[in-house]
Amino acid sequence: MPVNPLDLRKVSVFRDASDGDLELLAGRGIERAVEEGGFFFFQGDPAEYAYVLNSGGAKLTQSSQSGQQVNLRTISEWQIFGALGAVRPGAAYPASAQALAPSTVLALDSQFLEEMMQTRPYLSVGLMQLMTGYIQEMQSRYRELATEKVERRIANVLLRLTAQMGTKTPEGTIELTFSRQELAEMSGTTLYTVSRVLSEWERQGLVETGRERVVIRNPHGLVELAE
Amino acid sequence: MPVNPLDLRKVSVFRDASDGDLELLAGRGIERAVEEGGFFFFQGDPAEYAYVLNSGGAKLTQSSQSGQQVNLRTISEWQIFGALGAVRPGAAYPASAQALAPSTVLALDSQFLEEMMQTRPYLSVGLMQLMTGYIQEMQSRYRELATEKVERRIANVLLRLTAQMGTKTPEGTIELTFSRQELAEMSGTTLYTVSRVLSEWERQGLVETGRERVVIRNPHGLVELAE
DNA sequence: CGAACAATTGATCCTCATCAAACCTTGTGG
DNA sequence: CCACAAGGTTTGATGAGGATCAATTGTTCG
Repeated sequence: MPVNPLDLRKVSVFRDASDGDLELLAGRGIERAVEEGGFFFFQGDPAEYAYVLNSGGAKLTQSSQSGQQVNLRTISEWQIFGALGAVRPGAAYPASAQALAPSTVLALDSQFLEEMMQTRPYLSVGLMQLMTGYIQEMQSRYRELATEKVERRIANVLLRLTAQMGTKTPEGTIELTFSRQELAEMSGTTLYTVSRVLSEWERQGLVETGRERVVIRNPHGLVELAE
Repeated sequence: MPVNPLDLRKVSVFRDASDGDLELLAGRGIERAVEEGGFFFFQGDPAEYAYVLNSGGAKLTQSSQSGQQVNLRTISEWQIFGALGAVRPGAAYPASAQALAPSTVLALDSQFLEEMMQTRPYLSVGLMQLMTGYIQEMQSRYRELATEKVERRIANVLLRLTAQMGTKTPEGTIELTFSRQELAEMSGTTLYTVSRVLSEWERQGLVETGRERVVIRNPHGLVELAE
């Protein structure tokens, strides 16, 4: 099923676009479906497309030669990713993008986006706002990693995820579906440590855990831990 | 002594500016001198100005409530910093900027810059290229911090500094002037560990150390350590 | 020369990574 | 519908890598 052009306005970068521009984008874009665990692109590939996540979920990861990987960002619906190529023509993706669930995306040609930016200030301004947000988030996470202990970092990760994509359950609690391994990659630690910390928190009634699942019972308690 | 407008073209963001634009910027800019150790701005201040470093050196640091601080970026001449405010009006600086040496800067009004961007695509494109660079660097450093051991991180810090600002000595070696404390803040460790590692490297003939000074004797050896 | 500050080095301790084994949960095929 | 396989999770035991603390030494500059 084709993307409704007007839905593209949900993408922050396209908020101020005209209807015509949205149709142009949707028309030039290529729709792609990726199964859970599949990759949109790999670290090092030439950055020929930027992607808009239409449905599903994804994560951006960077890995070292030794194969250790960290999670740089989690992408939810109507977020754009892989857009660096539109700014630096000929560049390579600095990270890999992997589907966390069956997903569909709209792939936008980087070169086309770049051309559009020349004549549409709203586009470059929007992209820049997005980028400053990422810079600030990365700077904070960097400081956090350098100065905070594991427990705090995990608390912060859960809070960030909650803010970004937490789905409220009927009882008003918040449910996240991530494995211990994924949480570890987001906090810069190991799955073992995440497991221990979550178990301890469960004992204290802060969270409720399950297989690939964490329910935040007491968000305020986590906030206190985080600071 | 006033800044020569044409010198502003050394700033990557202004590379494609017209002579007129440069004069406009230089005219609207406010010159400021800051002594060594002084601050251009503090984390949390409203981001009313972007700065161009005219002479001297500076560093951007972020600190946690507990007062621990990390070095986010080292700024050398003709680099721009504190420019986030031009993109997010009304925002606060996410980091503090401190002079590493007696410095002079040109302070550019954020609002004025923002207005210029509306009509000058070269400006937003240039800023975006700068930002993608920062994003990528922060992402790499983040991964490094999460996955690599201290020794490697210190090696990488020295190599980055070398690339950015190493001044070649007559004998072809490269000299950096940073205290152990500063190197620690750049590598996410403590001054004690930096001291130990440098001592060991000195024993191996890789570097030569002194008070607030590191001379790279064997850059290639460091590259090997770093990977 | 002395004060202030930077660096070194040793001793100790603590956090967390690592390894191993057992335990759950979920989905599948007989 | 049960049994089993596969993959996620828990928990314990162990150890390494650095942080921290303390004391000393070196360097710079007024």
